[in-house]
Amino acid sequence: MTNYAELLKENGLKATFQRMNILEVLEKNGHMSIDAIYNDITKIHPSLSLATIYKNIILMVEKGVVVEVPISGLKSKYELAKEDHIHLVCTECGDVEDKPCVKETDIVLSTLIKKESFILNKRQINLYGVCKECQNQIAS
Amino acid sequence: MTNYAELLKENGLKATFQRMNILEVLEKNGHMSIDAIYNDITKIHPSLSLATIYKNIILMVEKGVVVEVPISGLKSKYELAKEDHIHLVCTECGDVEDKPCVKETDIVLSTLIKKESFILNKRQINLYGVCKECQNQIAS
DNA sequence: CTGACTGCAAACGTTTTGCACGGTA
DNA sequence: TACCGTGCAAAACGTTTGCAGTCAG
Repeated sequence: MTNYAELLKENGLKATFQRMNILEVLEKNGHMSIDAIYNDITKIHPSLSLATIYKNIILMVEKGVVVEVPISGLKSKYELAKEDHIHLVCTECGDVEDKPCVKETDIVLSTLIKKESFILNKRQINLYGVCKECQNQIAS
Repeated sequence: MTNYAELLKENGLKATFQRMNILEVLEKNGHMSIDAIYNDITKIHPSLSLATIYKNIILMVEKGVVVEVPISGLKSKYELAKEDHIHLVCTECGDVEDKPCVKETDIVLSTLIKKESFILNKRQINLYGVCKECQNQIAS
């Protein structure tokens, strides 16, 4: 998916330059905090305002184009909406890596919930630890 | 566990009145945001300051006595540290309910990670949906 | 052309800090 | 008693808002 204009229009949003920029850096970098998005975009387009990023992130989360990833001890990050997956969060560098969701886990969670009177809409699995790069850094 | 004084001392923290109050309301209510804790405690002890709650929550999270529960679209909540479990988050009322962790899920996640060079320290599973009470409210 | 979107700057709420005082061990 | 912890008020920070001008459709 690189057609951000269409993605936006499908969701009832005008395809502005600013929005496409946000989607672009999110796709490039995976998971970003608000100010990481801001810093990245303003390198190239210094006139973009932080307020615009806030307004659009809120809007695109509402429309389901973008998803919030809340993380213990850090500010929330945001990513493009895609199939369910697991987040590996490095507590050293703060980076987040995606892992495809495991089918067994999915099934177990769904059946667990079926016993409850709980309408399940969204899963969110975060695993916290130390990534390979940080392990090497620490070792050396 | 109702011996908060001992719990605090075991973790190198003085057993002050304020800290024991925080632990008490957390045990009573399960999951609370900072200002919910504040509102609850000041009903009975109006002199307790918000700054003290912030300072102590940060401290007790560092010491592992309390755990942060970050939630999409809401401020983080905090709970007493206990065995791993799953959070059912109601997107209508914001309430969080605990479910015991499922052994199969645990195993699947652990083996998934073993393939990676990732040192796993903490799991966090949030399931978002609508709780029974809110379903009834909506139906009526 | 029109309504939606942007940028700016001000307002707001939340979290953090510094310091003098008070309480735990 | 010594030191850590508290409360207060101010400061810092992140986020939201209002408005006048601009742009996508």
